[in-house]
Amino acid sequence: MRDAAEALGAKFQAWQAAAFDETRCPVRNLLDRIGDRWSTLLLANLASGPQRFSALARAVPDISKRMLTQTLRTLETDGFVHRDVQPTVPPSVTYSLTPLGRSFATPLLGLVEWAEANFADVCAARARMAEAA
Amino acid sequence: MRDAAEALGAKFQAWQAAAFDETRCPVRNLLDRIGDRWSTLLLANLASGPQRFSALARAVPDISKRMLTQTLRTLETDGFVHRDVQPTVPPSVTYSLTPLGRSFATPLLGLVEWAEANFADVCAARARMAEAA
DNA sequence: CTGAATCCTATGCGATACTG
DNA sequence: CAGTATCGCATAGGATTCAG
Repeated sequence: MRDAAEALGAKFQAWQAAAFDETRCPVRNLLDRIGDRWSTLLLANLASGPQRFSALARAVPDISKRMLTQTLRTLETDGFVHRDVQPTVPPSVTYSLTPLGRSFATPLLGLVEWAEANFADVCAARARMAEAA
Repeated sequence: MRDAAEALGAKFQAWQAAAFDETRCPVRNLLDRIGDRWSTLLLANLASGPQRFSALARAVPDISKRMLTQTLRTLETDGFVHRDVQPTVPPSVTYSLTPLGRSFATPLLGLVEWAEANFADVCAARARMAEAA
């Protein structure tokens, strides 16, 4: 197969010739959603199984309740997670990945693995630039 | 091989037990950088070959000069792109992917392909939620 | 042509307090 | 427990102008 960079480049050249409208471009649309600080973290945590609201809050200690709710709502409307409310007292709400959400684990895992493998190189590059300045 | 969601979940469970410090977590660090509106777009455009500043500005019509410069600088300090300045008059600056930047094309392509393949499903989910409200 | 500098606005996000 | 409502700040990022 061709080099990934070539394939990626070709793809974008084809796009910008035709429809580069940000509302229609799937990639820009996706990145505008899951490109925030929390979406990917929550998806990664939900990948290990359904979790309750408070469990997610503990798993991602530095998220506020506000952002946890908001991010989960966005992920729900985009079809990544399913929200299951048990009408008990006190209420119990369980979040889980939908099939769509699970399928997203594949590209996300690719990103995570790249980050792990190349983080040292990125840090080295930063150190070089810092020293040059 | 195991399911990607399982692998992703296991990875994050192992992490949050140990070092979930955002300054050290490679994934959070990476996403804080290329999770913005422009980084991935520029990387994708550079994937098709070296480009000059003005060519990139044309390729991504809705980026301001300010953000184009700033984003390219960040990508440069992180070792994704190389900046080649020709000291002519007027100056000519060419940006190209480093080997690190090229290697990132692989996971990015995975993300792009997922977005293309599943965008319709995401839109359908949004439509369902909009109608339910 | 490739920026740097300045100004301004929009909004992401945290903190806190309240509710069923 | 699982939110909602309100406030306020810090930052992303556009528009414009200046410079080498």
